[in-house]
Amino acid sequence: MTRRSFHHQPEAARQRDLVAAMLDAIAELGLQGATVREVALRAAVTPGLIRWYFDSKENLVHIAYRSFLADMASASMAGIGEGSAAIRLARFVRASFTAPVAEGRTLSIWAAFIGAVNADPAMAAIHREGYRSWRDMLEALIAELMLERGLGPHRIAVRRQAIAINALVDGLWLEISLAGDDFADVDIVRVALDAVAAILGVPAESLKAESATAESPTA
Amino acid sequence: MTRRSFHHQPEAARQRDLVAAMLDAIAELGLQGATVREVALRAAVTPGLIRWYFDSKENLVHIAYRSFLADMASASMAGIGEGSAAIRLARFVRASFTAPVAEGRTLSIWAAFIGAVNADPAMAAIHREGYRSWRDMLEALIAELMLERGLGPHRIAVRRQAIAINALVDGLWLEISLAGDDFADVDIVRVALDAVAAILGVPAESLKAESATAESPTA
DNA sequence: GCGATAATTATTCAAGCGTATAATTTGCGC
DNA sequence: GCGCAAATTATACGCTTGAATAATTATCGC
Repeated sequence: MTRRSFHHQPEAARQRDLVAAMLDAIAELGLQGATVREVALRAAVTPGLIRWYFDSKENLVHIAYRSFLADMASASMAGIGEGSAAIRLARFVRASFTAPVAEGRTLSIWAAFIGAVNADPAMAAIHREGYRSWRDMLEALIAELMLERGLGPHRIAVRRQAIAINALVDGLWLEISLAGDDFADVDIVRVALDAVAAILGVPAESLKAESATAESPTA
Repeated sequence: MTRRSFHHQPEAARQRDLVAAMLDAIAELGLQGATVREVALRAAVTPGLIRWYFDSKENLVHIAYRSFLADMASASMAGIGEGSAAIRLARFVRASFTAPVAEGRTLSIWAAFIGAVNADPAMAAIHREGYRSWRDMLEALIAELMLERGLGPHRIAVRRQAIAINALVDGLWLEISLAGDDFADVDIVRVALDAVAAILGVPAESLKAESATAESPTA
């Protein structure tokens, strides 16, 4: 009856590990399969420790969702760099449909959480909070783009366009994530860029030219 | 110890009732809350009966999802009626964002299922099957619209446009369903119609004019 | 109306879940 | 090095779940 040997970890690192293990479990097994025991197994830790750091499983799920949305947002905005609003918008759209954002694991987690938001008010609050930063940035970018092109940015119109583009991105994520190989032969980045340009009423070329990811200044 | 009284039901009716009870439970409690006992309670029936009609809970969930997607598709297409492709497309979009499609209950169920598709291959198959009819109809409508306007319909372009519009609709459903009252002051039908027109490269007016729901020929 | 069969209820089971708590080990201050 | 607090493991509990089975009732052909 010898116990498992272990070593202490700084609080921040352990919490990070447990959140990561939870997200891994969700990616592979869905929310239903992400049990306390499964997460503990993946973190090479005993179930009890999860309740030492997080008071309940529910709490861990909430923290994991907040962390996930923040990571996703920063990944989308990381490579935007400098340049005209058109160029930055194009880079943003492109980043939204290439790794690490638009890859299997990420979208699986995203879709799994989506299904739980409606039934849990706390999740709904986290969701709204996480999406606000996203949409705010989109609105700012659109307004700037309108100014660049000499079109006075009508506030309400900008809001509508941001909503449509936001929806387009979410919907494409859904389709990529759920539709299997149905889109194997489709250039999703192009579909997205064309649709965004159309929604904004600017020529498609203005988003296509030089939309490659900028040198990221962060490590 | 007197037993509950009961009376026999034709197989089809009972199955319909149980599926409806399952969908109700999912709408209010999410997939996690839709237990066999909860569904039985809502159908005013004992849990055992669920396994008499459906071999397992999983099976009932699958059948409920298939039924739900079919209902949603037919509700979207019900009021399309006759007329030019532009008018029918406009009616279709409008129907997608008014009751019974775009109401709380429907979208809650839709979102709950979305979260379960990734973790269950059988659900994924049902999902793809259900979405195919949807996208096929959209592609046909777009192709017809292009002919109407004298633009030779490029097959690949039509496919891309259908994907984008499909994504837009899904994404708007998501936002309506999850974003609470953030869109209370936004005319979603207009956002959708404008974006669809833009994606197709047709004037917004061509979809706006006379897009009211046609007299539905069905009961 | 009677008997057979299908439909329904009642009861039970084993497994897995989140949680609680007690025992033990680690690491740090001194 | 030593003692004490913090971190971690081990064990157990109560509850809920989906499922299985046995008991009972309704219905329909005759």
